[in-house]
Amino acid sequence: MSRTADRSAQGEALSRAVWSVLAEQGLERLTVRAVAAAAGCTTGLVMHRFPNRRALLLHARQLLHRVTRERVETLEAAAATPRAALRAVLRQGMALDERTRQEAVVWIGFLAGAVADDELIAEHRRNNRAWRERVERLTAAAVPEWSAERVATVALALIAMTEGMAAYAAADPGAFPAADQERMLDAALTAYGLM
Amino acid sequence: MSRTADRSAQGEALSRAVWSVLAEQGLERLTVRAVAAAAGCTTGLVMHRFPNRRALLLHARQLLHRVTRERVETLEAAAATPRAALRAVLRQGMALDERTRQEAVVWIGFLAGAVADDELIAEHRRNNRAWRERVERLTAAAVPEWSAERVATVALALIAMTEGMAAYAAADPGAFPAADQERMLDAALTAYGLM
DNA sequence: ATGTTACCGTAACGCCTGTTACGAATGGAG
DNA sequence: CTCCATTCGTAACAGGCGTTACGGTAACAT
Repeated sequence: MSRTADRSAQGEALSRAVWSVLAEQGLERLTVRAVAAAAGCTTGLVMHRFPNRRALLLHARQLLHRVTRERVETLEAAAATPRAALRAVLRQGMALDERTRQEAVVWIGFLAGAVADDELIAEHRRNNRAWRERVERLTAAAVPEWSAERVATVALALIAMTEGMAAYAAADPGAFPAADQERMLDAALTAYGLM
Repeated sequence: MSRTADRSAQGEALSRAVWSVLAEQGLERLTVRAVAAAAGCTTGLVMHRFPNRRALLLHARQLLHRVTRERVETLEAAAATPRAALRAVLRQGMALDERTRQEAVVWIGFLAGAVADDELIAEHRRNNRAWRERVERLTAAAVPEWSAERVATVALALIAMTEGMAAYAAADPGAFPAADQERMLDAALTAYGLM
């Protein structure tokens, strides 16, 4: 038992290490040795958990997908109305605090690393399409009278806006405070008749 | 004269090489040797033009800034109304064709490379702030009756949306055809009362 | 024509990278 | 207690990287 507990604990420590290196030092310094140093272990352990370096990136992206999925599902369940759910889900996609800012950096880092890598870009597309469908579903629930095309167009505008906002704020948090981001989101939802 | 002509021609060839390597092969493969190979020269020439590798990234970003600035200034000058100018300028910020798609990839690549690099991130912020101010100015011209705060909020929503759209489309052009991007932009402009 | 200067290709250096192979240690099974 | 399997650290490898130094060459000035 202590064996498997240690193993899963090591797994989490390693995940955090991959995450933090990618978020704090960037894609180019995401090396096996840097991850090992951040996790407080050696390269041997890292290479035992991951077949190669690309798997580090892939793991970071899958972790991002899992974390955001769990968070938005919680937010969805706790929301009083479909419109509140939509707003809460979109809100967490921006870079409002250090945690979400790091998530945005990881998103960008993976995207940059996935250029010219079919397998990684496929993962990216899969996750983005799932995200898009989720927001379309929430939008449709918020305004059932809208046509499918209207839903798709507005949902696209919303995910593009929040993702772009996350990218901007990730690189320049001082210029894009959380209050401004929220004001922008509310202005958009109001303009589309979603508030 | 032939000397300086050759020199500037070499400069352009080198710029194109940096650009294409970053856009097609990604940040991690943006090496001095790859750029030299793409430019059809040797590493010696590259290192004579650029002090170090970071300068390659910086050059790509500055080139992106210059290209987009010239393009939007042309569009602005040719636009019949302030609203048309705003739309045209925002439109070119998305990834509508192969050219703009590559620009989006370069934008992402530089951003990912600028993490943990103060000098590069400073350049990124400078350019982004100039872009933001331009769109704010165009927005204010389109609706003079708006307050400065309203202008800032809507302009932020617009640049975030187009930048996010560019990032999405850069990674998955098939899922985000140009027509969908334009429809999204028009829907947003309509919703904000800008069309 | 000759000296000078700027330009750029060649080749090498040291470093860091991903990856592999092997040995030590650890924990469970008989 | 012994054996075995698994886990992980150590150390090394080959290769690619950024960067530097040097030599040759081509253009300009005198």
